[in-house]
Amino acid sequence: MAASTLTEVARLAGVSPATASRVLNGSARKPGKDIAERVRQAAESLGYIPNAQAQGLAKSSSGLIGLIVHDIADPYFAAIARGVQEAAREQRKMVLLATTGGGPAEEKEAVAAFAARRADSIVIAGSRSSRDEDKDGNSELAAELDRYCRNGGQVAVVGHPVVGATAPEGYHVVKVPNQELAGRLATELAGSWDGDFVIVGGPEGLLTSDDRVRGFQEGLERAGRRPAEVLRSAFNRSGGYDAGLELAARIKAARTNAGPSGEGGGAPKLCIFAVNDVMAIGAAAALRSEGLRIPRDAAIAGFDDIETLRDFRPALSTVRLPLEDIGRVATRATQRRLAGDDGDDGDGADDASPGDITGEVTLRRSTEAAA
Amino acid sequence: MAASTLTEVARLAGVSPATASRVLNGSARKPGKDIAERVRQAAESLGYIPNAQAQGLAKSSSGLIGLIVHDIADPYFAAIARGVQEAAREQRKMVLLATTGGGPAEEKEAVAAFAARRADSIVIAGSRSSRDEDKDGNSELAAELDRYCRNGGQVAVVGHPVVGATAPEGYHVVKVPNQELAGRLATELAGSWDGDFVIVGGPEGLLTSDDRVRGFQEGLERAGRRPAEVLRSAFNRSGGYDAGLELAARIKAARTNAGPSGEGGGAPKLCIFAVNDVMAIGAAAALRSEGLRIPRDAAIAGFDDIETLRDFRPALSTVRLPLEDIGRVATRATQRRLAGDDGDDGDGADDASPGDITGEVTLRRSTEAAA
DNA sequence: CTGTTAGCGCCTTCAA
DNA sequence: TTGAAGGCGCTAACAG
Repeated sequence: MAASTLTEVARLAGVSPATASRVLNGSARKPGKDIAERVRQAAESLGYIPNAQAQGLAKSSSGLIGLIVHDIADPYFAAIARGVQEAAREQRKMVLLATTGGGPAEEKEAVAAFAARRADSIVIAGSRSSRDEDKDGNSELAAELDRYCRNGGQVAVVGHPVVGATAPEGYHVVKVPNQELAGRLATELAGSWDGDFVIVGGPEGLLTSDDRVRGFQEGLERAGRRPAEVLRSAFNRSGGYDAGLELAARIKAARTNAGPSGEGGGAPKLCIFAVNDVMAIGAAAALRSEGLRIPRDAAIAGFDDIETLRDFRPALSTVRLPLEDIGRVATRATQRRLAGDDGDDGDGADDASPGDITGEVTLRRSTEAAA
Repeated sequence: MAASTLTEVARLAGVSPATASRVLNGSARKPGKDIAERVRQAAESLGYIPNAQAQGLAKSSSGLIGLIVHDIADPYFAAIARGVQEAAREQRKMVLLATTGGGPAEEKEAVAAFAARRADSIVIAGSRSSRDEDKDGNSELAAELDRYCRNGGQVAVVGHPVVGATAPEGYHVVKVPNQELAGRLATELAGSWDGDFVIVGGPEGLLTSDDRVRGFQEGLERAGRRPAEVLRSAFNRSGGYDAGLELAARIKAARTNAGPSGEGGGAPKLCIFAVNDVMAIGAAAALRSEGLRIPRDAAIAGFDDIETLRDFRPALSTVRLPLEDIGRVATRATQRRLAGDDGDDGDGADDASPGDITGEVTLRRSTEAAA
């Protein structure tokens, strides 16, 4: 027993399907009051639910927004997803979720699947990669996106444009000032921290990570500090943990060496900048497991200001990113511009309200200099 | 310029649409090798992507799984969502996401929206409520689910059945042994903790919270302890924080009172059981803000074992729930049973592999008795 | 094995 | 304002 159809409703109400359609779904034209009521009653009594697939087929638009993330359980993506979800609700659309683990190949699959479902727009979150091994994946993804846009789809990418994508229209990039913010973080830290800096970064080629590393180095330079050494590991907690172990070993070694010859009580203390909060937490856990304390033995800072991590002690210095807003802005960017918009700079790929996204350096206990 | 259609592909390949369909999409019947290749080439060169809406219309099944959560940014739901996502991928389906904030009215909306999209199945996560104010909402939700199931839909609810739902078929409940596990937690804690217990619960009527409260009390009773007082507040971090402030005040008051008359060094220490991890973290933050330390001044335990919170210090005693599995199991339960299944106990609403979901009491530092 | 013929449920011209 | 007719893109019965 399948769901009842518009035709059945119409028949029960004694009108034509066309009329029933007009009253039940928003049409420009308004049927007579009396007839409208009859139709509504019929629909109600049959428990009629319009078939969105059929509607979509007829109108060739689905009311769907596709969201692509690496991993929905990652709080970073979960926060963005919340923003997307909210914006979707404003637009009275539903969100289709795809998680890809970060590979361009899977992202391409997801885009194709969304295209198949005729999603009105697609939001891609998660760092782009410029690594060699992803080169082919990237260009396939770019091609898929191009096609999708050419067919009228709207795309918003968070962070960086997909490498190689050149869609003429409907392709938006929500820029996140990772580099600038990391720079600010560095200069602020440099103001209160005398020791050396070390950066715990993700794999080289992960654009978000690279931006933050670069920005941090620039900030150090502006502050007249020497560049930080960069340790590379996985872009997640366990990567941070690994790097933390390595650093703990160094710190302990330096301490015992400096003990005898030390000038004033020990080696200069290290300030660790992990390119995201989750890595920072991992690094902190590693230090702790090695008997080191923060900020007594080393300072540590992260990036993102993940909400769930705010109760972590010592409170983590970080850069607050308005993750939810980012999701919202990206989603809104894909809403087709209405007439009268001051446009397009002509060259295609337009930025979504540039300048909208901004962050805030947030210094907390984990980087306090006090011995 | 819309996407190209199967008809166009067929024409380019010089075959009928039916044939093209057979080669491009899995059909039982296999076209000739040569013709198949031609079709594939045509499809490739046109960048053909099948229109899932049209396919769905024709086959009356959409390849969609609807997921309903309170809030996708809540790590509890995010973890479940990951499991759902994985199971969906196994079934080669996509997941449609709806977040409702927990109200039955919005959940009903979501179910209707999923029904409109002809989702093959729906997974509902998030605690059910039996509060009076939700009574109407619950019965409307139940009616909507009933209808959805009668039309052939599959539903899985995590935790408790929707109050009042009586769908004869396709309605599954993934039971989570909250009560039993809370009981085990209580008895284990009672073994190492001499002081009194207090429960920080969610609003009365939230079934998950109620189960955990009840189970914990039973566990205490089994251990020969007197029942714990129950504080009610919001089922989230801020609720935990509020309760924590209240408790901190009491603890401090008791301490100053007991000081003079104390037998052995102070009032008996309190062990706080918050019905979920996020509340526990909130409560811990409140205690800390009042200058109290854990577990020195009070012990605290949570429930869920949220991954992101595992690095919290002192490490939180809790009950590990296999959230991801729960999502997976729920999703799989909605997969229509194939012939030859040992069935149905006849009365309809069947449980999804009962006994599959189990948890594990995990005692950590936050409840260590050592002064 | 292939092509033809009907729909799936709805929306949207067009006439009435 | 209302109804009739055609089509959205695809699949599932048939026929050849």
